[in-house]
Amino acid sequence: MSDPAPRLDPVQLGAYFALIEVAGLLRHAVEQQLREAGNLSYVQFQLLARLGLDAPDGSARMTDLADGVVYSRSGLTYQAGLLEEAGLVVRAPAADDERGVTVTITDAGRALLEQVLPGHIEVVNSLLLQPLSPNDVETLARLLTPVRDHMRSAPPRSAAPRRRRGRS
Amino acid sequence: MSDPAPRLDPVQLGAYFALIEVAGLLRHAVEQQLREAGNLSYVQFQLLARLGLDAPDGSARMTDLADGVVYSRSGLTYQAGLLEEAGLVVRAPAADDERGVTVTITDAGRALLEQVLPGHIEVVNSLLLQPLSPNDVETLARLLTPVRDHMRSAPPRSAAPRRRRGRS
DNA sequence: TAGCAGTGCTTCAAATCCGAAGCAAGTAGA
DNA sequence: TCTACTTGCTTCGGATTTGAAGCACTGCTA
Repeated sequence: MSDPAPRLDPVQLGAYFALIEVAGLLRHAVEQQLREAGNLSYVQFQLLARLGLDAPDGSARMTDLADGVVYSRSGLTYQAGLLEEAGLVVRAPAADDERGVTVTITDAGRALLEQVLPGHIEVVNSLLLQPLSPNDVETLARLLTPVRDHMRSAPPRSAAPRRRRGRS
Repeated sequence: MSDPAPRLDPVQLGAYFALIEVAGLLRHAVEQQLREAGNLSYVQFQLLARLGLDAPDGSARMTDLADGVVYSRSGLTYQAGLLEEAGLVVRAPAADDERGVTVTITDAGRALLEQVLPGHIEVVNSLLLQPLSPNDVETLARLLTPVRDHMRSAPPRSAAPRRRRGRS
């Protein structure tokens, strides 16, 4: 009974809702562009981008990929399967750990990534960046980066070992 | 076109990726809380919130809801069906337009919304707002709001209204 | 070495999601 | 009024997503 008034300022609410909606709309638009340009889903693009742009040798373990992209393990397996079927990546058992799987981008994967990237960037530019000044963009990055780090470190699951719910 | 090499600054990329990841993680966390607190999906919660908090008389047309929430029409039909089945909303033909459908939140829906809201706000607070100063939050809202408006007004996805019959 | 818990990924069944097609009601132009 | 087009929503089929359960390999401990 002593719950402090769980309220949010209009400003806080505005930031929260705007964030969710902007991300949703942006993701939607990008997803459509990717579908048309290279028949890729957003997740597939993220995986290719992570392998082709971030990873130095073009490969990474499944778990690292799943952590980078906000995604379930089983979903990652599914998408990696699709990508492999399309010849864009290759899966092989990890060298040092036999139960791990290393995903590696192929030349075809890199080619598709290059093919899709310009349109992708254009969408991001025209939708997200255009109404912002360069200074605004920098501010946005400076504000969101610590939030991301905070979220990454926050335990999403075992955060509430407080009450028990009898329903399942 | 005249875009030579559409590249993005590291800063721009950082803002873009941080935005997507923050929204994804936040949505994930919120979704989990809502599922536990009231067995609601995020979309269902958004619909209830829009009806119970924003709408003056607790009702809205399907299309307005779909526009507010970033969602497909058919998905909205599905979710509205689930909500109606659970007794949280009621659907009825619109008064002025016979083909429209008006969705109205029920008392049970309002009750569930109240029940779920505190935890929801707590999650948003602890994940999104905590690492930001009040001033930061205000800045964030000020930056994102025009972006949202810009995206709403220029969606290329609905640029092609509907295909003619017999043409392909 | 055996036993056992932990980790990494996949499989499985079920839920959810979307686009296209379809249906019904409104609207404009003859 | 009639006809064609538009709009609002639902239905349908198929693709995607998820948590739980399962399988295989590691690492720890005795």
